[in-house]
Amino acid sequence: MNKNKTSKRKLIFDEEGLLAFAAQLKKLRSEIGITQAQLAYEAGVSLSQIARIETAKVNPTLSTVFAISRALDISLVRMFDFSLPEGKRTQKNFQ
Amino acid sequence: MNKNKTSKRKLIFDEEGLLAFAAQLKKLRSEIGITQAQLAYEAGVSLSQIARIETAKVNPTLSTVFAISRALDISLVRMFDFSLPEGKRTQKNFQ
DNA sequence: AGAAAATATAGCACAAATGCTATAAAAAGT
DNA sequence: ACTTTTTATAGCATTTGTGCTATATTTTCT
Repeated sequence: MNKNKTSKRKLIFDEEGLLAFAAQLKKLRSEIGITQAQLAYEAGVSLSQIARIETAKVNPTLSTVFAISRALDISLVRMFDFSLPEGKRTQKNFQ
Repeated sequence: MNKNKTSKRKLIFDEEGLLAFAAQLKKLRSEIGITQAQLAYEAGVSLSQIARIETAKVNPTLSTVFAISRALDISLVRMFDFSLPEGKRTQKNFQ
């Protein structure tokens, strides 16, 4: 039983970072010139999930990103070659 | 009601890739010379989760990786500067 | 060897990622 | 304008990531 009426457990959802990743993926896929459906098929990921990732609606797992990287035949270094926004400071990481 | 006795829905868990990432994280953290507990605190991630990631027991999300990257003050490019193992071919991505 | 610190493991609860299916909306061709 | 293709959204079921807490194991010091 949970003593607290409302649980304060809150998972990280780094919207800014995910938006940056979404933009990067969209850019790389467009450069290659394939559709979301093709990428989904090659990567073995559902089309809906590819769309969610490119609109930053979800927080994908590394395995999914790895699958996409392989499907696009693009190294992880290139996949992550964008600047991660600062991110809001929390009490924990302030100073 | 599920017609199938056993659901065949199976999420991706890229063990090889996750092992490679685990090794990279362990390496970078050791070089910097901080403990898992310190990293966990700085990143705002639980210690148990850091341990799970470094032993490739879980498939972390991008937000978690971003938090770690910021905490270590290491760019994503450096974080992902390792070679992603080939990965087994599935029927989908074979030829 | 013994103590202390660091890392790994385990179980539970809850939140969320993903697949699947269908549909809507937007973009691209004709 | 119309059709086709592509992208985005939505709901549901299932799986799993994560926090939390406790404990075990390993490593590091003295």
